[in-house]
Amino acid sequence: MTVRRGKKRANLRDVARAAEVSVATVSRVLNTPDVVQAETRRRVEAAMAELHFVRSAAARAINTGRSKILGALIPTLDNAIFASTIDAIESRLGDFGLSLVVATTGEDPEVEARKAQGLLDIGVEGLFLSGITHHDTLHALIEHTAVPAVVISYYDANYHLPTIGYDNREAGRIALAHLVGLGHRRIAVVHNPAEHNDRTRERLAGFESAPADVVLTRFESALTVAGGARAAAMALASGAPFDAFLCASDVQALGVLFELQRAGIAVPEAVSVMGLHDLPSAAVTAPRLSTVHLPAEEMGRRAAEAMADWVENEVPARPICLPTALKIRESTRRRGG
Amino acid sequence: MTVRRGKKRANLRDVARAAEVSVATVSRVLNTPDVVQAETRRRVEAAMAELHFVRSAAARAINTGRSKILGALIPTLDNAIFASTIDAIESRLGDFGLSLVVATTGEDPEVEARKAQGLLDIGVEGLFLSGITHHDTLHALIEHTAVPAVVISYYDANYHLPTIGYDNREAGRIALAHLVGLGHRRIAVVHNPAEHNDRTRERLAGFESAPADVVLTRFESALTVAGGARAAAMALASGAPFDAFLCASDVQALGVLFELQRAGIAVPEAVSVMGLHDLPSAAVTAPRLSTVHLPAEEMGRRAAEAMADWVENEVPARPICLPTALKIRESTRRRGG
DNA sequence: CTGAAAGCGCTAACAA
DNA sequence: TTGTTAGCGCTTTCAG
Repeated sequence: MTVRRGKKRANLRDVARAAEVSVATVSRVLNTPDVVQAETRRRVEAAMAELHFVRSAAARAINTGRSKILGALIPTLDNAIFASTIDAIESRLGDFGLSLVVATTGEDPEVEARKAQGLLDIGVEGLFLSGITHHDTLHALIEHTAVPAVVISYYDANYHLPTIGYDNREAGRIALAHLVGLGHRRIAVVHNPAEHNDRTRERLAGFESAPADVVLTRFESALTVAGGARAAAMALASGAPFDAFLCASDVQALGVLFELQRAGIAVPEAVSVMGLHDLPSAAVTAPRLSTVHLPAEEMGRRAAEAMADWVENEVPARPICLPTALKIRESTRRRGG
Repeated sequence: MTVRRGKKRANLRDVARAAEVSVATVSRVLNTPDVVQAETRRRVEAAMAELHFVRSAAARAINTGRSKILGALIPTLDNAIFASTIDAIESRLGDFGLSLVVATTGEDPEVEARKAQGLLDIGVEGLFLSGITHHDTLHALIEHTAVPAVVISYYDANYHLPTIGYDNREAGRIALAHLVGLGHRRIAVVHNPAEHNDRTRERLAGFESAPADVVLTRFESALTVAGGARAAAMALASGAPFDAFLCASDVQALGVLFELQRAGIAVPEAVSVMGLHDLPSAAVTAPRLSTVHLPAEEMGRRAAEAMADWVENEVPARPICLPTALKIRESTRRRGG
């Protein structure tokens, strides 16, 4: 028995009856209005309005095979890092009449696989994934269902799924090079756990491009402002003298900035701090944060466009590598300068 | 003609054929497994696995009248304020087998109404709204479709929709009282545009509870860290001497903190800074931010539970007022103390 | 415990 | 331009 709450909804047949036309005609004014005579259409529209007709998405989906819903699997929403990308995806998708349901994975591949199944269960037509590290089950699922899937926040033209993102390793290299170019040799690297996070892994790999006389010391902690602060505290407590802090993400860099200020260490006079991402707030910290810009918004937009083209016109997405850019602001300075 | 990409998906009938049972039996192992004989069930499950069967959400929805999808309309995702609430909603909803699609409105009632229509079009069973200020069209839509809707981030037991949130005015009062209790009399109020934002309006109303000898000067700017910084710069540029900055939101308070540091004004020695929200990062700023805690996560959880109960058991949500709490940290201090 | 069959609301041939 | 009708994939009586 169909569950009904309140006054039952009007359906196509009800509208057809009220407008004294066939259901096909009603369907037409819904889908191809221009093919219906103006007067007829007017009557139908009046009937729809009066009955507060809302077409059943399910019924349409079952006929067209299209749900018009896409799914995104992201580590977390509770963090500025993905927010703007998701925001951009959602908003661009809207231009194509597509909706987005987002599922958070907490960076756990198993949870991710489970949530992916859940998304497919509710009928999403395509999936946005973060990075290229996934559970086998997810890969199998994508293969079997042949569901369009695009990877964001990462670029690897050879990956078996199209990646639309940026070169994290290169971004890491740029950040490191900036610091090295400034004469810094003893660098504290602040990063989040890389175990299930290939973006972080790549950035760290980029950091490793350092010349032999540069010594990098890693401090790992959570991908939060508090995590960054904790890592900085650890670095300070280690007693080792550092010229600079190189952060794998702006979020952590904010924490580093706060902790250094708390410790009375002047940035950039005593130590430089380098971020990576260029969050909106990076431009207004004190001092303003030098960082590497990651085109999060454009990435979201491009990913949405590619996905729309895929589900609407069956043209599979192709890899896109977006450029990153060094943003030199105030938190970095020549050593001893 | 049904659109099919790649190898066509197996359906119930295919599974039934493979397992040599009827479609009804397959449907049963899907929905009421315990009513099917163990051996039969095993055969069916094997067939489903082999065919990589994924049931059609649309077909189920059309029969049960349930899409298992809910919609959330929020101003923006690109801001820590809503992220943790949405995160909590999504995660709690998951426990009930419900999904969430989020739509951002940019704080524009018209956009909100349009997106609400879009959500209904894709078949959401319920709506989460932010605050009580909405376009008439939206109100009408909710009334006509009788779709379950709950308001979050706001509390008003008399509103025509159930509100699950906190008392913004009271939170504002608490923040103001803290500052006044510390002896501050010349207070710069930093806030975002309140035109379409009733939460902000209420908080400002709470600020107005100040005694007669307290003078409040308002500085309005965007609800971002940069906006907060800009507001602080304006306050400083005004030349007026302030004892304290009272911010309608932590996000802006962060900007204020940065701007004051940039201006070389010591917090809390020279001026106190008070936030409102208690974002995770508020506890690690330098100095740590005094603020009023808003139970964003619990609110999300409770709203999700209420909504689940509504759509699953038809019990309408009831208003819930969650307590706020003063968090005294380091950014506020007795005047001249 | 299992099967047959009638829909759910809509789309899309095909006819008229 | 409009109507008739056969499904889409699944759930759910109702029989057996």
